[in-house]
This record gives sequence, structure tokens and C-alpha cells, in this order.
Amino acid sequence: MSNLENTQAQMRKGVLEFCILSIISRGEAYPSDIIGMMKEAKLMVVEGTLYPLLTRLKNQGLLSYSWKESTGGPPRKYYKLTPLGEQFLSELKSTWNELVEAVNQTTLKSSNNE
Amino acid sequence: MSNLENTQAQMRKGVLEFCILSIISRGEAYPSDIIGMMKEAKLMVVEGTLYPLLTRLKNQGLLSYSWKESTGGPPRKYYKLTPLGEQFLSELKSTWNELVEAVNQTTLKSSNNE
DNA sequence: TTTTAGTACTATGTGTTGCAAGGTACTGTT
DNA sequence: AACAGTACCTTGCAACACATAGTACTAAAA
Repeated sequence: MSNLENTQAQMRKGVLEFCILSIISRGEAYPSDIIGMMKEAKLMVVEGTLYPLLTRLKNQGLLSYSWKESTGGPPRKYYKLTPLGEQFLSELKSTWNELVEAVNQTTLKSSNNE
Repeated sequence: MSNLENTQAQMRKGVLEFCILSIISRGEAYPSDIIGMMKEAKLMVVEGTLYPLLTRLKNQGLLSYSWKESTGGPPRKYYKLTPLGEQFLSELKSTWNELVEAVNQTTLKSSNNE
């Protein structure tokens, strides 16, 4: 893996949880579904990443799930945010905005300080 | 460490390299200096993080350094970007902009898809 | 001269976590 | 029965931030 790809991956990692919680907050979703939506937004996630992550979030009390039949194929695990999850997400939104602000401050400044 | 703090830390991680390269691109800087500038931008970094990171970037050919005397205290290691580092940074800028775009697409959308 | 404080750089060990790879199970079609 | 498609799950590895502890140099105080 090249340096660039690696650093790009690092950046993506940082916002994974935030994006996944956001997607779920838009309405119940099941893992394969989430992978599709993330891909659409150019944020690749793979199963080996997503499943453990969802389990972790569930164990932290941020998500809950319910099984639903699908038309053809095995049943699906639909996740939704718990109240705690909603609150957590809202805090992450602030964090994200502050981060964007901080990064801009750091990177947009040219050679003149202040 | 709480869930929130942990996730916030994850987000910060992802952009660390980008921010540090940006800071150095504004002009030669030495580690303690960089820590100060990051702190100013509300992006805490500590020595145990920064030093290994700088060494890694140097080994990747993105940074070079030169020792300079300081008035009082040990000499300082001033880092600057190599041409490769400049190019790398410019690619990270694109990556960052794309990431912001992607996160916005994922998180700003309300319950209506499309 | 010895001690102390301040600054600066370095090394080691640990915990978290993304990800590759491989596996299980259910459904409908050939 | 066999196959293909969909969906969920597990294990092992590697990267990396961070806490912690340590070394070294300078200058001022005792």
C-alpha cells in the first residue's frame, strides 16, 4: 500500500463511525445496505470492518437491531439508533464541525502567521 | 476513556498527518513549535505521537531536517518539506476536500433519499 | 561547583481498530 | 441435488496514537 493510499485510509477511518451512525439515523438499515450507501458516497467499507463496528456500537448502547424477513435470501438485521445513539450522533456532529474548522485553520493559512 | 472521547480521538488521528505537513509547509518548524501551533488550532498532539510521526514522514522522503542552535536549551531539529512532500501535501488537500464532500453527503441528507 | 529547572529529542509497551480472508446459513433456480 | 446469490460472522494481522519513562543540553540558583 502506498503512502498516499495509507494516509487517505487513515482519514477515512476517522469518520467511519460518524458516517455510519448518520446513515442509520436516516432510517433503519441493514449492513449490506449500509455498505452500498457508503460506496455511493465514495466511502468504501467492507464487511470485515462493518460487522465488528456495528456490534461494538450496539454493545455501547448506541444501536439496537431487529430481524426482518427478506424476499429471498436470509433474514436481515435492521439497525436503528437508540436515544443514547441519537445524542451521541449529535455530539459527533459538533465534533466534526469543530474538526473541519480546525483543519481549515491549520491548512488554509498561508505563510503569514496571524 | 469515554466512547465520545475515543471517537473524537479517532477523527483527529485521521487528519494529523495532513495538518502537520501543512504546518511545516508554512515554513520550517521544530517539534515543540508544531505542538504549540496544533494546540492553537485545538488539535492536541503530544510528543509521543509527534516524534514517531515526523520520523516516519522523514523516512518516507516527505520531510528533511536540519539542526539549528537555540538560545538556551539543546539544539532544535527544524523540519521542512521535500519536493516529494510538497506533492504529497497537495494530494492530501484533494483527499481532504473529497472527504468533507463525502461526509457532508452522508450526514447532511435528511430522511429523504435523493 | 553542584543542583535545579526548563527545553528538546528519543524509545518502549499497550490498546484500539480497520481490514483481508475464510466460514456458515438461508432461499430460489436449474 | 447442485448451484448461485444474498447476508451475517469470526479470526488473525498490522498500523498507529498515546502514555510513560528516559537522555541530553543550557542557564541560573545555591
